[in-house]
Amino acid sequence: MAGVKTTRESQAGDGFPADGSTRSERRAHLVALAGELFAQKGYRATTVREIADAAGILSGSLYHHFDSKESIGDEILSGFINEVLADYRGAVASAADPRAAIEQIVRSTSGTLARHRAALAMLQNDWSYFAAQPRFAYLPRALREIERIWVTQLEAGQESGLFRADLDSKLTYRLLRDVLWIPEQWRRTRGYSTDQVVDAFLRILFDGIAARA
Amino acid sequence: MAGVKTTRESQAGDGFPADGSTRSERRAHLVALAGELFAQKGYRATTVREIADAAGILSGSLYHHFDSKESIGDEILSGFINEVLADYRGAVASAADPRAAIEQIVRSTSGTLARHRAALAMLQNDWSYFAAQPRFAYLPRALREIERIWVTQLEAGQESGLFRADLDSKLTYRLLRDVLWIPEQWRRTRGYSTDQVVDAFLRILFDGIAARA
Amino acid sequence: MAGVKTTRESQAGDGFPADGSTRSERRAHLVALAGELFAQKGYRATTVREIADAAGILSGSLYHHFDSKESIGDEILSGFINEVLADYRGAVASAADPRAAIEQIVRSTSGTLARHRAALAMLQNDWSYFAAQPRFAYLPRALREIERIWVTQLEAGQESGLFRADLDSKLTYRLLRDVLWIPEQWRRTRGYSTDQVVDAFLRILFDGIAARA
Amino acid sequence: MAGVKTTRESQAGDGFPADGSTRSERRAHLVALAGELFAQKGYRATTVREIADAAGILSGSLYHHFDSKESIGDEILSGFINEVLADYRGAVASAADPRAAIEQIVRSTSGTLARHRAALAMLQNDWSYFAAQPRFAYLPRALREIERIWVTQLEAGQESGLFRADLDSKLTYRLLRDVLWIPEQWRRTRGYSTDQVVDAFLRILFDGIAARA
DNA sequence: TATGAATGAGGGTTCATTCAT
DNA sequence: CATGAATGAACCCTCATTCAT
Repeated sequence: MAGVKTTRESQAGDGFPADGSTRSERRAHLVALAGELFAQKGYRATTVREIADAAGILSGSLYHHFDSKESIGDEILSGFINEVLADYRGAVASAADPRAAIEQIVRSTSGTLARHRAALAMLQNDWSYFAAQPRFAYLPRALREIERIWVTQLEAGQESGLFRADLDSKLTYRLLRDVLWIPEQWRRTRGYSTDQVVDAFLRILFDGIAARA
Repeated sequence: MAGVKTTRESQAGDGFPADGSTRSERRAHLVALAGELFAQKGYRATTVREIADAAGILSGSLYHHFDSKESIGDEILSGFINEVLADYRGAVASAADPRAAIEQIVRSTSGTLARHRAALAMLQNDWSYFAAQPRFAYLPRALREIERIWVTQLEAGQESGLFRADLDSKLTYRLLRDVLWIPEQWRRTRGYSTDQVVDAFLRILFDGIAARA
Repeated sequence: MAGVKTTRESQAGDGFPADGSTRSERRAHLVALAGELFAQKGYRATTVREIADAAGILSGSLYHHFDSKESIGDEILSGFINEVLADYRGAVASAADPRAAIEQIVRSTSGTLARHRAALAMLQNDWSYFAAQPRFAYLPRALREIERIWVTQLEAGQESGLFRADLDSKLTYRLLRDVLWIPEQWRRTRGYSTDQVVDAFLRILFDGIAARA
Repeated sequence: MAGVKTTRESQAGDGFPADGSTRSERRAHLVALAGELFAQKGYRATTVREIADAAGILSGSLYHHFDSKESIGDEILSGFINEVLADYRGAVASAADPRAAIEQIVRSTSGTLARHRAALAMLQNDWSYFAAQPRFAYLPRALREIERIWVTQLEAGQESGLFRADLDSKLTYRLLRDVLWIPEQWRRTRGYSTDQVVDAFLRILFDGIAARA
């Protein structure tokens, strides 16, 4: 998916020591640098020159590592999306009931989100761009699957009496997903641990902010 | 704030009927067109040539109406922000208690948001750009005021026993504002009236999604 | 020469009162305004919009008075050049000897220059532009005549023993003409009357700055 | 001063022979080309495309070497101005008396002027532009220093009896500087050696054109 | 691997000019 | 006469990308 430039790494019998380091380490470093910049300034607003500057090389030299700027974006985004989908599928597969599934989704996703801040920021800042690009067609697809999972769980929870029946499941999903994905909070909310944030979110989600009568 | 090109419209005693039509109507039309494009593709990704094309004129002709692309953006954004701030201040001034204030904020804001979909989308898509631009320094300022209002209301509500005391006000605010501002839902959520959406949101906000014991 | 827009002024029997005022006065006013701006910022650097602004009308309205920006420039420049040529020819025709001719040239030219500051500044600031433009081909031509007159007078003065014989006439001319035409001095030299400036120049010219042995 | 693009040329220990060639030679070549065009057509009237065309590259490629058109202008102008100021200061420092100082200024400046024809032409053609631009604020400053030096020397010469006491020093300066700086003569005066021109100028300057009684 | 020069398409903007009203 | 909307060509500059060295 990520359009990596032909990496001969650990190809059998090619005479290279499969130390698995230099080449891919350098790559990973560059991707991380790029991701940081993408997150800060947006994918489109970040120039390859800026990425190269951050790496201490010239912009042309980046093309020894990547086909294109798109490739770097793809690498960051597809890695993230795959992990999120795995989270969701895993949560649904292992949870005892819809409430447990949702709680598990939120908890596991929160960690994934934290590990992929850059991807999240990129999606938020430049979604319209990625959504229109053929190469990133997997993004809207993934989002549709995520919606399907949420709605399924919400409706199952309503049927089994776990959730209030007066909530529209699609509407509820939209609200929840959006909240969950807002990247700013996961970064800027200094002074709060991830667990604190997740707990706060779950409390509001399940119980609302109103004091009980 | 919006850097409008000096329009002598309805200058006293100039012999023109102040029918307030042609000139400002054309302007408004162009702003609306631009806003639509900005919302769809992002502010940065939209070229002035695209705006001009949509209006059926040449790109240079836009500069008869506006100083710059930035001016168009400013016009859209400042109009929105001012209305939102008015909503917030009005809600706080007129509400009987914090819960009423928040409900009033959500209800009035929802209409404002719907009327300013473009501005909302722009802020979401290109926040990092606007936030860094001197001309748009009023945006971060406005956001800080909005946060102050939410937090103040939330904490007042907690002290008076209206809201659960175990919620962190800043964290709660971040979650709520982000949900409230997600522009997609206000546009794409076809088949739901604005009131339905607002009600759904308020229900989740105050009561959560869990069924009551 | 000046490419004036068909002015019906005082055309016999056209039914217009030949009051010789409104129309041509307005024109002259506009030309003066434009000249002022041309002198301040250069011909090329001055936009027709700026001229129109100074006149309190819109840029398009200027075209009711002039064919083009070039026409305005032409009007200013040709008026100046014609007067200068007349000065030179008159001085040569009426002077008793070359020294008198040159003194007369300097004295009369100084007044003409003062009255046409704008033209002078335009020539200085944008000579390369005008010189390359077919419409202004009369400018290089005029300059060539001016050089011919100077050189003729200088050489006549040398032959008759009035001027030092060891000076190269062409070289001397170049130096003198350039000094004489520098427009800045005629404007910025506050605190000095025109006569003072002219006298100072003539003294240096004829006697140099060295004290006599 | 010249806003050169960061060149790592001859960085210690980078393994490159500091032959100081390719990179800076290309730059210098481009600057020279641009200067030639600026001198011929004026700075403003010269487009970056024309410069690029003259260099046989595309306009965008110029930006590999320079930040902006302004940077090229700055490089040409500041190099010139610095050399001129050095000339003036050196002449004053080393000369025995004011007459020697002025002679030395004229002689050394003439060479500098010849080497910087482009800069001189630019200043003449587009002074009003440069003078108004913040980046070129050093130009008016330099001119003020030059005036100060001239006036100081002229007045000192008058007090010591070397120069005629009846000349106004400021007025004399204006005349002299302008003559000295007229670029046309240094270029168009074919058939004369620089020394010839300088000598002619000094002779007129010190002794005038009138034959001695 | 990296450099550095160059490409080429496109970006926002300016401005003299035209013309229906 | 003046307006004001529009033209169209040109301007300076940006940036992802290529490629010989």
